[in-house]
Amino acid sequence: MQGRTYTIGELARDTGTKVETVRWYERDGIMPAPIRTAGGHRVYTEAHRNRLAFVRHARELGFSLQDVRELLQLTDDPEGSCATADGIARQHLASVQSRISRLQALEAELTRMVDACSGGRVADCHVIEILADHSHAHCLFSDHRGADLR
Amino acid sequence: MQGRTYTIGELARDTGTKVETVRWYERDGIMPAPIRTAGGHRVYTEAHRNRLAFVRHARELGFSLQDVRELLQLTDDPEGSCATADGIARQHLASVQSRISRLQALEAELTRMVDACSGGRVADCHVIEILADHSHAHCLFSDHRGADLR
DNA sequence: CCTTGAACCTGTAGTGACTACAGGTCGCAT
DNA sequence: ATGCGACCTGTAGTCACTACAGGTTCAAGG
Repeated sequence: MQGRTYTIGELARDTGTKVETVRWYERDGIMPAPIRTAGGHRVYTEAHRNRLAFVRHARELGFSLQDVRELLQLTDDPEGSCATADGIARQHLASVQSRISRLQALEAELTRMVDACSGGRVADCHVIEILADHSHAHCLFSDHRGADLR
Repeated sequence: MQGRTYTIGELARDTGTKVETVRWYERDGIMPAPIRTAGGHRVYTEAHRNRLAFVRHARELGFSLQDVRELLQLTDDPEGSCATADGIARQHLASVQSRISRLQALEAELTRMVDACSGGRVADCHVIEILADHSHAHCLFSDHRGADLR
């Protein structure tokens, strides 16, 4: 007995992905090619749906497709040595933690902005001021320079 | 009296930008074209430096160039309403907050994985489940591990 | 069984925001 | 006057999609 199948449109709708993106993931190799109907339409399984959900969620959290490929490799070889896996996991943990702290700094900054700017004129608007203030930027992002934004 | 001037390299170094990016901003139109030396080298002023600092800071905070263009237009019209700037900032705040909380869930899970993983098998790791399940709460232990994907 | 139209197919080109050359020119210290 | 680093233009590449054009398939209604 096989579980339910999905058309590409159903898969896309189910995972909040665009149809084009699903096809792109296949061309990219991060999603395996599904079987086809006689007419050439893609037929997906639960396994595809889960893998795609994984990819999308990881992407939403700011992992690059390369990161995702690494994470997927872990799961594709579940009996494999833990040493590599542990290294990759540790690396991702570090990057997640750094991302969290940078986002928290940004959150504080944005909160300050929207608090300061409540319906006045632009002349009084602190959002603009804060963005123009270079020294402030320096203090916010002094560590881990050149890190990506997301 | 004119303030000091900058070469493109000085400007870039001063604002933490790459030289190519400065030129790209000019081609893009977000930075105005500076005057040139007889030999064609760009000569920037304080005004350029300030504008570039503004752009870079906004970009570091995750604003798109389109956002930046809007914000810059606001500064050119300082008696206008603050609502637009506030709206842009507020929208960003919401998305940043949601990203933080999802990353914190992932952090907990990665920590758990790193702890549990030392000596174990990858098969015991739950990160993948968490990532796959996030937006589809009832997806239990389904197989996304590539066994049956083709 | 036949039609219709939504959903699918392939392939290519465009997007945002850079980044990286290649191949040449300028400018300043020695 | 010469060396060489910083500059110039222009093009192509990157990442992760997104949008279209122009054609084909499938399922549901008649």
